[in-house]
Amino acid sequence: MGGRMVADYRPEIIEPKWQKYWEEQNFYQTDEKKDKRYYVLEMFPYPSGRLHMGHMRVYSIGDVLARFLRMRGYSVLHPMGWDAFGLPAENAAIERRVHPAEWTYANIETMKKQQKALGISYDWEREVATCDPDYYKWTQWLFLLLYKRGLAYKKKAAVNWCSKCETVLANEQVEDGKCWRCSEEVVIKDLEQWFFRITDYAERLLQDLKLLSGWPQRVRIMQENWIGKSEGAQIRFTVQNSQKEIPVFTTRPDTIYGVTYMVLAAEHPLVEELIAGTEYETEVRAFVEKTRKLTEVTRTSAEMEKEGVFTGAYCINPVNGSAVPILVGNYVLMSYGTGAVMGVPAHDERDFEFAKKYNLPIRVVISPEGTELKAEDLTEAYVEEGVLINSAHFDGMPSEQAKEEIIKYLEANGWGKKEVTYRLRDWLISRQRYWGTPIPIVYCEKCGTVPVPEEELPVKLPEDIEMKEGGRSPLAQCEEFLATKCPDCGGKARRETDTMDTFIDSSWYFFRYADAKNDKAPFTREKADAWLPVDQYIGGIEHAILHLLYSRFITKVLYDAGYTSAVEPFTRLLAQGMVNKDGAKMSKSKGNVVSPDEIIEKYGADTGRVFILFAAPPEKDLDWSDRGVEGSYRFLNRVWRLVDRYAGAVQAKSNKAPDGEDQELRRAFHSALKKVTEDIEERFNFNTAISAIMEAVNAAYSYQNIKGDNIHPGVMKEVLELLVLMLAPFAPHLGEELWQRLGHQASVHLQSWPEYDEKALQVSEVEIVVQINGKVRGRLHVPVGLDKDAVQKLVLEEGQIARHLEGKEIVKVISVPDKLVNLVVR
RNA sequence: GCGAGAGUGGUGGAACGGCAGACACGCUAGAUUCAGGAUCUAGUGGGCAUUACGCCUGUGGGGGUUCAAAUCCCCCCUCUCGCACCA
Repeated sequence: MGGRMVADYRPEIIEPKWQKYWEEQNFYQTDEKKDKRYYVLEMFPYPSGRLHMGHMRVYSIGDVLARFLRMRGYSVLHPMGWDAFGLPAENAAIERRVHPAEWTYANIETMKKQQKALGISYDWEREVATCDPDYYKWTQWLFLLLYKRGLAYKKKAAVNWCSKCETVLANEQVEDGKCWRCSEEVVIKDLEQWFFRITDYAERLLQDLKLLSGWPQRVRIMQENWIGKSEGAQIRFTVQNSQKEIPVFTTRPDTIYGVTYMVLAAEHPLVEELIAGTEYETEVRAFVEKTRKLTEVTRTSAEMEKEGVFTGAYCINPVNGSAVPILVGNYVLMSYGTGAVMGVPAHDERDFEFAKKYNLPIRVVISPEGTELKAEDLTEAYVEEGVLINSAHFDGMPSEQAKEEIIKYLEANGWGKKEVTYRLRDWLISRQRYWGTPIPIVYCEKCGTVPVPEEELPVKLPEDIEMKEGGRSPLAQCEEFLATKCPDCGGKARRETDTMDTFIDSSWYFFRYADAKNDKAPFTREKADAWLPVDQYIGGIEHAILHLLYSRFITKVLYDAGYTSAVEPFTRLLAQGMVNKDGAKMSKSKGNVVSPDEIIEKYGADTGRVFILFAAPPEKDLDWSDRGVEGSYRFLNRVWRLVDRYAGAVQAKSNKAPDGEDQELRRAFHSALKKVTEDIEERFNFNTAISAIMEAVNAAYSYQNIKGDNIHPGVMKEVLELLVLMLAPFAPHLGEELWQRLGHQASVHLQSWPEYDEKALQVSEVEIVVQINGKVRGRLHVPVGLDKDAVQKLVLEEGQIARHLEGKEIVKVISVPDKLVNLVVR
C-alpha cells in the first residue's frame, strides 16, 4: 500500500453510527405515496428471549428484498411485530416468578434491539404485539365476526389434550400423536370446547390453492393432503329386523356388490344398541373398552394389528338384499366419514387382511379386462380399476363408469347419495390457559351464551393473577374476571375462561400492519386494499399447514364479510431453509449453537448478513461455517480497501478516453449489475448475486494491479458507485459509509437502483469453443458476430484442429454463433 | 406404502441442452513480515504425461434421445421432508 495511511473497516463503529442515523430520521417509515407498492413480510417471531440464526436468516432475506424494491421505486411496507401470547411466558412466570407480560415485554425489548443491530429496515411505527389489548381487542372482534357468521360454535367433542401444557390442542397441532410444542403424548378427552368452522371453507381452501402459483409446490401439496378431499358415496345399510340404518362412506361405490361384512368404530353410537341384552354384550364391551384406551397414534398406525369382534347383528346390503355380519373393529375411526365401513375384502387391502384373519367371505366384483379373478386365488386385494362382475345388471361395465352409474342407481332408489368428505376437521380454538386472548363470551343464567358486545371490547386479561404449577387455568380461578353482568339482561353472568389458540392472533396480523394504529376498527378496507395481499411472505416450512392454512381461512372470512378484497393473504411464499451446523440442527444440547450476537460482535451485522445469504440459496438448508463467515468478512474488507484507496482520486476531472483496461473494468461491473438485478428480482438467488459482486471486485483488483494510481478517475468513480449501490441492500451499513466517502450527502438507500449499460457489455472479440465429435479440441478468438462460414474457415486453418482431422471426413458442422463450432467427423 | 425434493471436487455451492466445478472455504507455493497474523500473486476434480495451454476420465448407478446431456426420457439405488389403516 506504499506507506499510505489506510483507515480500517470498523463495523463496530460504523454500524451503530448508521443505525442511530436511521433511527433519528425515522428512516424506514412507510412511504404511502407511490402507486407501485410492495408488501414484504417475514413471519413475526415468538418473543422467546433472543434471536437465533433462523431469525437472522429470514430477516436478512426480507431486508435485501425490501431495500432492493425501494431502490426500484416501490413504496414498500416492511413491518415487524410479535406473536406474543403463548405458553412459554406462563412457564417462565411459574419458574421465575415474573408476570407473563413482564417476561414477554422484556424479551421483545431484547429482540427488537437485536433486529436493529442487524440493520433491518422495519417501519417500527407499525409494530404490533398480539398480547397488547389494543391488538387483542381486534382478535376478539374477529371472534365475534365469526360467531355472527355462524363460524364459531361450542360443542362437546373428543379432543386432543396435552397434560403437560394442560390444555387442548387443534388437530393440526398434534404431530405424530404428540404435542407440537412440548412433545408430550396427547390423550383424548371429551370436553365442551369452542371451534371455528373451517370445514365450511374446505372446498375453497382446496380450490384456491390453484391461485397460489407463487408458493412452493410442496407447501401446496401438504395443504391439499391436509384438507384431504375424497369423492364417493354415502350408502345406507339397514340393520336386519330393525328400522336402524348404518350409513357408510365409500370412495368405491362400484364395489358395492362385493360387500361381505360391515365394521363399526368402537365409538359408534349404534354399537351399544346392537349388543344390549345379547350374548355378545360382554365380549364386545370389553373390546370397545380396550380399543378406546389406545391413543390415536397407536390406533392409526399402519402397523397396528387389525382386530375386530362380531356384534351378533346383521345388516342388509341395499342393492342385493344380502345380509352381512356387523363387527366392531379397531381400524375404523369415528372421526372420519360416518364411523362405519363396508367391508369389500376383494378390493381393499385393509378389508382383505381383516377378512383373511377372521375368515370372512371374499367376493370378487371387479376383474381386469378379459380375465376373471377367483376369490380363492387372491393373495392380495385387487384395488385397480377393471370391469364389473357378479354385480347384477352392472356386469361388464368399466369400474370408472360404474362409480357414477351405481351412485345414480342408489339415489334413484333412495339408498344413498353422492358424497364428498374431507379429512380437515373444524379448528378447535379453546385453550385452558391464561396468556392468550380471552374469548369474548359470557354465560348468563337466563340468556345462556351471550357474545360480549363490540363496544365493550376488549375483554381484558386480569393483571393481578397468581400463576401456579398444575391445576386449572388462572382465569377460571379469578373471581374478579369471572363475575360479570349479562350484556343482554344485566343479570348475573360468568365469563368464558378459555382463551383463544394463539394461531388466531397470527392469522390476521398482516392486515393490522396496513392500519396498525386504528382504534376504531381492526383496519379499514381502504388501507387493507392498498397493501394486501402480502406480495412476498417469508418464513419457515414448519408453518406449511398450521399458520398458513389458518391465515388463508381467516382471510376468506374477512373477504366474505366485505373487509378486504384479498381472497388469499400471501401471493408469493418463500419457505426458507434451516440453519444447521456440522450437518445438524443447532441446539444447546449439541453445543453447536452460534448466536447472531456473537457474529455481530466479532464481524459486524453486514458480514453476518452477507454470509448467511451467500452460503446457500434461501430455500435450501444452510450449514453454518465459521470459516465461511471469515470469507465474507474478508470480502467486505476488500471492498472497503478498494473504495478507501480511490475515494479521493475519483473526484479528479479527466478528459482521457477510456483504454482497453478501463473498458474491461466497466464491462465487469455492468455485467455484475445485470446478474445481480436478475438474481434478486427473478429468482431470489442472493448467493449468486453476491458471487457476481465478488467477481466484479476481483476484476477491480486486477485493474488496480495493472494501473496502480494511474487509474481513469471517471471509470473508477462509475464502478465504485455501482459497487456500493449493488452492495447496499446486502450490507446496508457499509453501503451508507462508503457512499458517503464517495462524496455523497443523501443516503445510499434513497438512490435508484442503477441500470446497466448495454453498450458496456459489448465485446469486440469472443472465444469460440471448437469441438470435434462433441469433445473440446480448441478455442478460437474471433470478432463478435462473425458469420458461420468465416468461422468455419478459421477453424479449419487452426493447427490444433487440423491435427485431429487428419484422415477423417467432415460429415456435418454445427455452429452456434459467437459460442461454439462442433465438427462431426468420421 | 404414498407424495414431494435432492444426489456435482476435501467443503459450501455454480452452470438458457453448448467449455462441468463460477464464487467462496480449505490446501500448496511465492511476495511482504524479525516472526505470527493480515494482505497480495499464482496454482488447486481425478489419472497419465510434462516434447507440448497434450491425452484419458469425471456430475449416485444403468440404459436411451441428441452433433452435443449435470441438464430431457425410462429403470434402479441412496438421502431428506411431508402424509400414512382416511374407508
